[in-house]
Amino acid sequence: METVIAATRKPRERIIEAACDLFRKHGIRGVGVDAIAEAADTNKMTLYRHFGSKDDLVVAWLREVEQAGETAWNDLLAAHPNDPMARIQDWVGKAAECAVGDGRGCDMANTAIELTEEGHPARRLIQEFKIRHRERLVQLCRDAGIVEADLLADALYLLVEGARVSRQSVGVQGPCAHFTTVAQAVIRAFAQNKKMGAAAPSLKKAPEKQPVRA
Amino acid sequence: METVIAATRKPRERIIEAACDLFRKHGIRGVGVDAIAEAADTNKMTLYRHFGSKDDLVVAWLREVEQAGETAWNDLLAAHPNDPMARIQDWVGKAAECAVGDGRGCDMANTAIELTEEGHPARRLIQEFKIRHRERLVQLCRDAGIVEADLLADALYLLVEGARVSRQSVGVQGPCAHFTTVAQAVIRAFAQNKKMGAAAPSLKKAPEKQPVRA
DNA sequence: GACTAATGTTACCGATCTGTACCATAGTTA
DNA sequence: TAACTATGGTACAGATCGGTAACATTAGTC
Repeated sequence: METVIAATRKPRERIIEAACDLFRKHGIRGVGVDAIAEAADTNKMTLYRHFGSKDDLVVAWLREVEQAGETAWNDLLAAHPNDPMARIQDWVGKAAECAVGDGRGCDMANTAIELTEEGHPARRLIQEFKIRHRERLVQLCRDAGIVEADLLADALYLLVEGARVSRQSVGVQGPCAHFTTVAQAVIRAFAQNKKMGAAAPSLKKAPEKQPVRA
Repeated sequence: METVIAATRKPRERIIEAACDLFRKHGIRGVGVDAIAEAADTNKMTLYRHFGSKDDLVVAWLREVEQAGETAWNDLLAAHPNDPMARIQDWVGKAAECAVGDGRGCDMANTAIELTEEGHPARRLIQEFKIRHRERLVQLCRDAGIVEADLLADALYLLVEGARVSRQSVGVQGPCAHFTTVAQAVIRAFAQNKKMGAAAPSLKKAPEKQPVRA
């Protein structure tokens, strides 16, 4: 029970790692900087010398999360060169792992929910991250030749976002358990629409009510 | 600026209403009982005489949210007697309003994200509420003759949950803007599967990987 | 060894938080 | 009128929070 985090790394790393752990466990407002410093096997002063404030620490943490997401995306693309459909399938698998895994949901989404302050520096970062995620999903679907790529992308986006939230409130046995099956069914429906034209569940039918759309 | 809430109702009602307003604006941990009492045009003592603790107030608030959800469901059912498909369509519309509306998401889901403590009394209430919601969606789909009713129900559940979360992090122009279109496409795919059998985007194909399922 | 930068330690400030004690007041009922 | 109940008002306890000052200590570098 001596050192919570190996002291081989520099304090800054250890602090962010401890913050990541505690933020996920208790929420941002649920943990104090004292506890973070202690868990990082250091003290509050060095914490404040590296991060000017708790908000700055939150932003630094989310930047790490952001970068982890970037490399995950690049790995996904590199794993299936010239096979966009395999990329989508792989993405579904990875998303399912995220949704069912630890059960503490998406750090970005959770932070956006917890920190409601309009001008909080973390909110801009979160929004840009999520927009980038959405655009990448659209590109994935477009590469796969999906006709309404933006619609399928948003469908998958909403499904995984819902799965990760539902996991936290209902549990693993809840709707998130069907994420993979549902996602594949949706993909199949959209892909079929591509191949078969109007024969498939024509997605553009019934436009009596225009969606809010940008 | 005198009385924030009309003093015609009893203090207990005003307190819950003020708590509802402030919890949605700043989160539960982001607002103190002093602020709630003041917004309710009363004082902290009467607040603590009605609710033994802040946690009790949170639970009482969620109970009101729960009841509002119950009546909304009953209204939905009563609005379309013997027309299950119209009920689903109406549900999509109502869900879209919720998702795009105020933008502060689902009180239950948000609270589950913010209050991570395992044994918190609110968590049980939230879980039961969400499970009931899921079961009602399944019943809705089953009444409509959908073959894989539980799958469509979970699909719709995940979509609306994702839309309400995404609304908070990305904004109205984000993926939640396509919620209605996506939901209707998914419904059509599942309904087609009912009518046409194996001709439609067969949802049961490719069972190489068993879903987590209960 | 000497100098410098990074880190550790302790104590503290002011603000805020949940929750309570105590008493005054108003409304209602017998 | 008398007694009781609900509410308002004030002050406060005890704890925790974010953040800082001042000083001691270590590590690295020339």
